Amino acid sequence: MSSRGRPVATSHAEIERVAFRLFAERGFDAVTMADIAVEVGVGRRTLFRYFESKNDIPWGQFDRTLDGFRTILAEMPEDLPLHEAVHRGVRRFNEFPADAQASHRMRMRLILETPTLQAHSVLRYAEWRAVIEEHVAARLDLEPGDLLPRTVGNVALALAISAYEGWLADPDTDLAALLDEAMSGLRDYLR
Amino acid sequence: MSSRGRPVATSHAEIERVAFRLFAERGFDAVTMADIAVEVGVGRRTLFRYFESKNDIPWGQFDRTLDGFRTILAEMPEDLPLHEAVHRGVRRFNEFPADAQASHRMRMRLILETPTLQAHSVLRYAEWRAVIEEHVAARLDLEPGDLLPRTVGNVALALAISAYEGWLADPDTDLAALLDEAMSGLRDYLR
DNA sequence: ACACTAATGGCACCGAGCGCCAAAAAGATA
DNA sequence: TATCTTTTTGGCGCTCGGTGCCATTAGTGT
Repeated sequence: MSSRGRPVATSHAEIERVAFRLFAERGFDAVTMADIAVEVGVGRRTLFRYFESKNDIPWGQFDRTLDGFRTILAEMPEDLPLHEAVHRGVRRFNEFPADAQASHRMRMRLILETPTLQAHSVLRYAEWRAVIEEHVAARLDLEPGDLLPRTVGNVALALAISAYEGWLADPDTDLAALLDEAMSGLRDYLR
Repeated sequence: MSSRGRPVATSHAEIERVAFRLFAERGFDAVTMADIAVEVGVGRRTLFRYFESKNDIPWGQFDRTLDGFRTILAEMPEDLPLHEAVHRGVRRFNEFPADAQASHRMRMRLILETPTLQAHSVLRYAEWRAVIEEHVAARLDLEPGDLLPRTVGNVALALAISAYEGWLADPDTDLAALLDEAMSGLRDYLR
């Protein structure tokens, strides 16, 4: 019932592993899809069936984590102030088990420090922001397209990126602490 | 002294005009650089000497406006609270004479609603954010790379984009008013 | 007329990405 | 065992953005 037809030749995970290795060795821009294909042992054409674009490889299965984010926000206590709920949600979303830290740092370094990827990532961020917008809109009885939900989504992303940049700059810092610091810095600044 | 050698065949302004017309007619992605070259009456190769990339055409001479932005911020009264100075600076930077509104709206619509350009624009935004970061760092006696200046830069951009999106959605609104509204919305939200 | 200079634009090339389609490799069926 | 069905693979050829190279062009200055 399940597996008919020709078996798959590779997997998202394998491609990701190989690609990350090559990116680390030569830099993102110097690695071609053909290079990756050879190294994986698969046709170039096939790579494009696993990842829409070369830029999407570093993002992996990001879209599937967004459902988790939605759940996190939905389960926040109702009596929490909205900004606190969103902030804690963002913090939770960016928690990773200790053994995943190293690879997560590598992935984020690639995404945040490669200009090509910085640009492409906006499209991914948009989906993440939409999750926040929808949550804020629902709690305030507004539409997701309204100014305030939009603003909150954009600002939440601004804080997250600021924290991530700090985290990448100094390996000894804690991402959650930086998120808190960015938030409290902003509040003081606006006072 | 001044003009030796073969005279130029076109100008940034002319290319921009032609390109915008074609973008409006067929959509950004459906217009190739070859199309623009033909319409301008110039070689394709020459286009790339005037604009680094197709994505840069809608941004025009943006980098040259950044000096103006720097000046605007530098000339803000010292006794103004920093967040107020930055906010007013952003508002001033986005003031356009009445007769330029229509074309500015068109440009921003292109930039903010075309996915390809949304992505590319991050790189332009980075230069804009850097102006704010430097100003904030200078006033607070910090480094531009420090968390707070970074955060302020990112948040200022977040507010500006939110306002622009609202402005594009409703042609009757005033951009300056939307910037104010986004800012006050954020302050209330964080309270 | 001749040298000099700077922009032009043609050519060939690379890499991402896509449509198309024949071939491969399995399970199902007889 | 042989054939049918299903699904993935991967090769081919194309478009388009972008770049390096270089001869050509169209001016200015002497």
